[in-house]
Amino acid sequence: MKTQKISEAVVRRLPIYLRFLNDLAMKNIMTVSSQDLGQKLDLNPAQIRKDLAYFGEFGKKGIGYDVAYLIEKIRQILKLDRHISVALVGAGNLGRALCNYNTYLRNDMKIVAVFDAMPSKAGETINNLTVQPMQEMKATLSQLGVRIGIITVPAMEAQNVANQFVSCGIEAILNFAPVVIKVPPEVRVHHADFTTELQSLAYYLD
Amino acid sequence: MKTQKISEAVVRRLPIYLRFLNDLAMKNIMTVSSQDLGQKLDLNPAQIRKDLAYFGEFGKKGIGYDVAYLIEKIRQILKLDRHISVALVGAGNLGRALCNYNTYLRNDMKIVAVFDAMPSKAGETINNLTVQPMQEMKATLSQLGVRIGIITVPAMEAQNVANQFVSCGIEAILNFAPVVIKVPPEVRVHHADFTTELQSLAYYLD
DNA sequence: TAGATTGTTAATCGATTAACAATC
DNA sequence: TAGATTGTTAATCGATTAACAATC
Repeated sequence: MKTQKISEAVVRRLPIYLRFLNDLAMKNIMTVSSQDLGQKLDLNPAQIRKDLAYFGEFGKKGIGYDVAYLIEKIRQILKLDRHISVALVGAGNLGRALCNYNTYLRNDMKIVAVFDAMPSKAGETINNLTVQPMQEMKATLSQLGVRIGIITVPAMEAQNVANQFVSCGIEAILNFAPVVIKVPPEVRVHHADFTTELQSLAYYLD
Repeated sequence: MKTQKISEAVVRRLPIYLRFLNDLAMKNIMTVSSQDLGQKLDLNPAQIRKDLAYFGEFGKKGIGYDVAYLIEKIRQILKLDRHISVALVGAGNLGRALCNYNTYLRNDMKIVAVFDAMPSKAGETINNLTVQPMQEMKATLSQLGVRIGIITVPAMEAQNVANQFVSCGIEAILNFAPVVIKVPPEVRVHHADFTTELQSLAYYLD
């Protein structure tokens, strides 16, 4: 693995490759070409080859990529070869919905703790997880070794939750609240906001 | 408004500008500079000016942008100055959660119909909406003038739902299912997938 | 007038695509 | 060997940023 700066666009495509490769593996398909991948994922084959080549030579000329081997490699690249613990703050509808993806995330990632600022929510159960009050966050996160945080609270509270995550040593945040949150540069934030997504779609209506 | 092809990146930022401008308006702030906006939204001021300049001259040199006027203009650009009806298929946890954003979307967009393939779900109520069986989709969508569709079904059913949306004349789709769906070129698809989002975050852990 | 800030051009930077030698 | 497909370089395309004249 070279020490070159990999663009965000590349990193965002890797999980998409991985997901499709897993599908192929389930169908007992052993080998796949960049051509196949590109067609199924609506991407340029050259782009797929280039993306993968940033990290090593995973294919065989004239043959394509070995599905199982490529899965293994992408999981390594994305650090999904170890278990990663995730915490979620905001036990509302969206938070509950996301907790149900735990099964989908297989072994690699799992939401292992849920918090909510409303004392009345504490003690509720979501998918085998007990909602905890915010005061317990620091202790719980360090005990469980949580590295990624998810924010599903209302916009007004999001920055505050982000600050708490940061002070607990969280390394990356996925923010669903409809507001831009600020964190120190060493913490990675992705915004996943349903409302802006929907509004940008409207632009493309005739 | 010029007839130039506007990049996707620009269109995705417009709703973020709009959201922040609405915040300013609520605080009775009348004017804002690209400098201010850039600082609050973590964007380069030159980029913000350029984004807006694609659509017209909305600012005043030496002064900045009039908040109310800019809101009006961006709403026009995004076609949010008229009402847009949205339908959702998949009345699971995530679908239910998204329906609760209706209040957040103000007047401009609204989820007006919910469908589910499981007959047992039909008749359930979510946020004043009654879940309908798939057979009623065509009639309901044309009756309500629905133009955008949201998919919150399991991956396996997503393509099938997309096909039905397309045959009902839907113009844009927001897909939450963890699979790449294919549609004719005149239909716009955005993918909003929680699992790939989370997996790409893992890459940035040390 | 002096200071501030836009709109826009030019410069830079980065990402995608095409092309092809290498090779299975 | 002939056909297929990679890895990689070069060409293209596009997006971001800097700089500054225009002007409020």
